[in-house]
Amino acid sequence: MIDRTANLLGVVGLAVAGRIADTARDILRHGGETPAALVVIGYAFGPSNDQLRHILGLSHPGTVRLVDRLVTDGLVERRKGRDKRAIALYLSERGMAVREELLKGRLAAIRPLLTPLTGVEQETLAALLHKMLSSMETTVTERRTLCRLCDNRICTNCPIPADEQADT
Amino acid sequence: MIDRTANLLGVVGLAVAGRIADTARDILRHGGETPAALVVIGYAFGPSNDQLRHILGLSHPGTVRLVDRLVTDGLVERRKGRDKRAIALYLSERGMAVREELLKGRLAAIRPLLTPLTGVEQETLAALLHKMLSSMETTVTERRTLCRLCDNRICTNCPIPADEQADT
DNA sequence: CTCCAATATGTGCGCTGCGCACATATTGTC
DNA sequence: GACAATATGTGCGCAGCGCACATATTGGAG
Repeated sequence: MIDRTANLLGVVGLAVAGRIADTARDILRHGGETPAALVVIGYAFGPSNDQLRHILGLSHPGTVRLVDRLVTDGLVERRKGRDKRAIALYLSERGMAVREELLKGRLAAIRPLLTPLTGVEQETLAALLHKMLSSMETTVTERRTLCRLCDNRICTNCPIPADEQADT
Repeated sequence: MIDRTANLLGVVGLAVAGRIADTARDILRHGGETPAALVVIGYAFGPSNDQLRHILGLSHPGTVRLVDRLVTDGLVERRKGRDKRAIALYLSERGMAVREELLKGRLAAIRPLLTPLTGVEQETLAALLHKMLSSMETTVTERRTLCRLCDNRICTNCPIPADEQADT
């Protein structure tokens, strides 16, 4: 019966990801990994282009162009990194505001799916999802990838904490 | 606490959709809604271009080009529809074989996420997902959209049956 | 200290998937 | 029998992304 569950999870997963992507596109006017980039940069550890690239799972040039878009939109700034070659990415004021919208919009997009469940059922679901995520064997970067759209103020008791400063 | 659950669901949804998309791309060498199109056409009700377009949520020209790709690859045939203007889409032999791979690959991509759960937990999760889906108010077309990648042989007791012949 | 591989970013170019505006063919309807 | 509605196909361009290449900085081997 695992496959019946898998099929249902596939449907819900598709629905969730679709809703998130649609909402993000409405807010940001960009799709693909661009919304995720804004959230990741907003964690305020001043990631380099290369760190961002690994988290988003993009090619290096793709990441450069993605950052170009965000800079053009006035949401992100390229500052000096620890090297003269590296850069450090930070959000502008507007970038932070838009990031907030993205995080709020994401939760708002998912919430309607949960409202049919009772409080207890929601807790049960959370526990199951938590177990699934905590059982995944992941590197620090993979965890950041999974959490690339998360609101870490909401995610108490994160099952896959990527908070530790990455081993780069 | 609904938002904590929503956040976890967002992570799992993103992971599930990503794994499905990656697997489908490996098999089909096409991304976007192209894999879904192959599955939908394979339900063998001979959909028209226009029916397909609504299920996939694409523009009309986008759907034409999508079908072009599948025809070029020898996976889909354009046959005569009920009108002289309409066409009816059917899978070729190879198309059916590739569709099988897509369905199998999708389940294989999701399954690892569920293996950490016990049998009982999987049942519980299935019940919760089932309730979430069956509580969504949807039209027939929206249901087909949600199920556009489903393996309907696996999905016994489908929470959002779209089996009834659509009201077009 | 000099040379060179490794690191890190940026560019030229093209591809895929898609939408808009438009063209064309068939159908039903007044 | 003319005309709106239906259904498909085309020209064109855009967004997001990857490959190959160019450039700048750094660390290390000799």
